[in-house]
Amino acid sequence: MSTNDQDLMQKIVSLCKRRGFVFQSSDIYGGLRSAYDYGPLGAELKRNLMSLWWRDMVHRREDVVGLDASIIMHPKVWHASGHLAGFSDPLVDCLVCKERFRADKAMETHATAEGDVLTLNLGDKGRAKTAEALIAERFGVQLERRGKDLVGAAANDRGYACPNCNSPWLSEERQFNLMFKSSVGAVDPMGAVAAAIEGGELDGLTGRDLRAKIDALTAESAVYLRPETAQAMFVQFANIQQSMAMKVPFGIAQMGKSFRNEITVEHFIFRSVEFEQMEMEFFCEPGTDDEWMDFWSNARIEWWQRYANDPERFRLRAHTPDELAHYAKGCFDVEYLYPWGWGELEGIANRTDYDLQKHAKHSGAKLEYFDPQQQKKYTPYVIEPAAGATRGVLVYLCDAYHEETVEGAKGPETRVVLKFHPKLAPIKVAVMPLVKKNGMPEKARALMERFFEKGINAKYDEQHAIGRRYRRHDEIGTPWCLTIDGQTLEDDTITIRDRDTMAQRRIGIDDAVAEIEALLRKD
RNA sequence: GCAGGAGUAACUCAGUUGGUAGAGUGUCAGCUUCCCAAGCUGAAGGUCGCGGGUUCGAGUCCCGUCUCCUGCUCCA
Repeated sequence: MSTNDQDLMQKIVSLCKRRGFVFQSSDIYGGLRSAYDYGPLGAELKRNLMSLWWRDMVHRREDVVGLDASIIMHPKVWHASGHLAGFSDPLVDCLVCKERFRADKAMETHATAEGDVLTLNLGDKGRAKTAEALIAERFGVQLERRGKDLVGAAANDRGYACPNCNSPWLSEERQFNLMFKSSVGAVDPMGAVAAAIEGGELDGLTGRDLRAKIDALTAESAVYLRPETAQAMFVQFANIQQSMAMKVPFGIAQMGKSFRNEITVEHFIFRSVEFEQMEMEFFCEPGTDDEWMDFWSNARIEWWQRYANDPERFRLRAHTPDELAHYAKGCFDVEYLYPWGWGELEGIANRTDYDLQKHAKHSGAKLEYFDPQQQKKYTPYVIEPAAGATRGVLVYLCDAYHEETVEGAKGPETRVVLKFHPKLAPIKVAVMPLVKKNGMPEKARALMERFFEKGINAKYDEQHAIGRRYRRHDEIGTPWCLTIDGQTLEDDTITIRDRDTMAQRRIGIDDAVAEIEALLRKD
């Protein structure tokens, strides 16, 4: 990331806090890793974004219906979907270079047989020297140092060495379950574990056997927070198809929180353990899936671009075969050029009939569709556009942030403007008296009432000089400012100021609400 | 998880060899002000990330820890 881009990101983070968009979770307690709170303006922005998605994906389409499913689902759902297996790969730490890696992958790339003579490579001489001392002290083995290599280590019976430095000194394999595990019921399952320990049931058990025994003790109450919203749409496929008499092709859409214990988090709200998704599962006849994949890929990138200032910063990228998830036939990412580079915003995946088949098999339910016209029965294929709502917030913050040099009272100065699309803007219009006297505040408050009646998020503002108020609203992205001035008292006209051009024109005070409504209607 | 950097007021940052915690911006109140961060007066606001230690005395030195940033690694 260049210095400028790093600056940009810092400015956005700083503005988010200063103006009430995004705060660090539990800030006064020192913050909680990777958790963020959306402040008054951030909450509006996120809601606006998600409402737009719902309007365009559900309300404006005959063939898509909505769902709002429980975050906690039956554990069998996650066994069937493969998440419980896939989310818990055994990981190993190298005790020499501290690298953490997947045991099964190391088995493929750095397989060893017991007694093999290994050469460790630490990358540079200094590290080799440190490692030599560490190995001698901690493991009692003196290796021969040749430059950055250490020669003479013996492979153990583990079957693999560290993929980074080739060391055989490794931690035990540990499960890092990426699903958030919890338990239902008021009785803490740890009680059963404690009782088993006291009763000697765990005596003599180690490693995997011990884990399996503890899992069995807690299994009855174990539940998981969903790592994606998708599974509920598959599980409720038959209920929704029948209750709504949907004909394939059709889609089920859902927005909501998901949780993943990712190993690392990065880039502000870009990747966090708790995040919000906007997902749609589109069920279609096998054989038509490629067409629908094309359709949705294009529809989705166009949707993101429609509300952006700079459509050039969005692109569609096809996954290479080695990137594809095990269930997917194909996948396109809608990517955005974030300040740190291109990154994912939404993935459009062809999940085939993988999920419906899996759930049919595990549950015994029939998850098929009978096409009355063709008189044939089949398991639909699924095209899934899955977007990150919280990522969308970040994308539009980055897209909206502009700095301009304008002529101020004290010479050239920087104007910070968030150029949000009016539909996304947290506050739609500011209503302000030019000065706090001569009945102007009363006129302004009367106008505010009319916006309240229409449900348009308007804000009354009389603090400080008028120029400062305009700048403050520029900085939070308010598209229009309405100002009551001396002339208003004479002829009932007010000025409307445009955020982006700073241009003003006069309109009748009685036309103000209709004017703003008309401006907001535009896509 | 690894490596490096950082944490002092709401924000951006000063703070000397260890000796009473500072500025600018912002916020609030009042005055002034008829259009783009104007001016004047006054005020509030700080567990110096947190916890230990050394010291007569720690924002400053030492140890631990948390959080953020950057690069790797990871991301069924």
